[in-house]
Amino acid sequence: MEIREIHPFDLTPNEAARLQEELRTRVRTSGEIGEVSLVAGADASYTKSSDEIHAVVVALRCPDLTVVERVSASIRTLFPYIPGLLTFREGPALIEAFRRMRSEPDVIFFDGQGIAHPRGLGIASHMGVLLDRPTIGVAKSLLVGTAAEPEAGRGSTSPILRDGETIGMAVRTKESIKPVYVSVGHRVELSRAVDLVLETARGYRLPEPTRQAHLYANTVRKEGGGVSRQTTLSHGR
DNA sequence: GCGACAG
DNA sequence: ATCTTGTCGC
Repeated sequence: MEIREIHPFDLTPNEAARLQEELRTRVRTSGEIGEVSLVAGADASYTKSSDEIHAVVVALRCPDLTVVERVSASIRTLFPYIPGLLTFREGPALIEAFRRMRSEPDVIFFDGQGIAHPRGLGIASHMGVLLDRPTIGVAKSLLVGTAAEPEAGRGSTSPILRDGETIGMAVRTKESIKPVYVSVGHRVELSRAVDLVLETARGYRLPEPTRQAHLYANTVRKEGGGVSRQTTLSHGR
């Protein structure tokens, strides 16, 4: 994918937070995405004993969700994990992975928050602005806001509230299993984001784009970051 | 000042 | 995120 825009990532935590305040004004929480024929999931994996981050992006065809492309990038990162500044740790590696991907997904799922973030710019929103693509944040826990427990059935939802505002939705993707927290990343509306998450969650708590990215990121890490690209046209292995 | 805190 | 074996529940 062509990266429409880039900015320095070697910033201090204070500078990073300032940049987020600046970029947040460019996030679009309404969408124009029509039919989705290609989705992608992005994630990163790393160990605490190394400063190497292995980022991956997996593209899946819709509606069958067959994996059609996998790319990875392993990069050294010194920025530590700081709640609210995740993008400054995983962003550089993710951007390189996207640069290596030939597919042009209609929407990209990220492991983390979209606008449900202290400064309204979680990793899904931040990357969405840089890539100028529709993105969705699918987090396994909340960073800000609160949400009532959704009903036990699959498909049940409950709004994530913050100061009376709905900033996302807790979504039960699997019966009686802890919900995932969905928030708009960029160029998509919340209702559509929730629909897409439910449409791509098949039998597991995490939707396939995110789940496949998780699996591949772990594979790349365990293999030391050797493979950089892998394209499969009709199989998903 | 204290506790919370995506991955 | 990662470190880790078995184990309780659908």
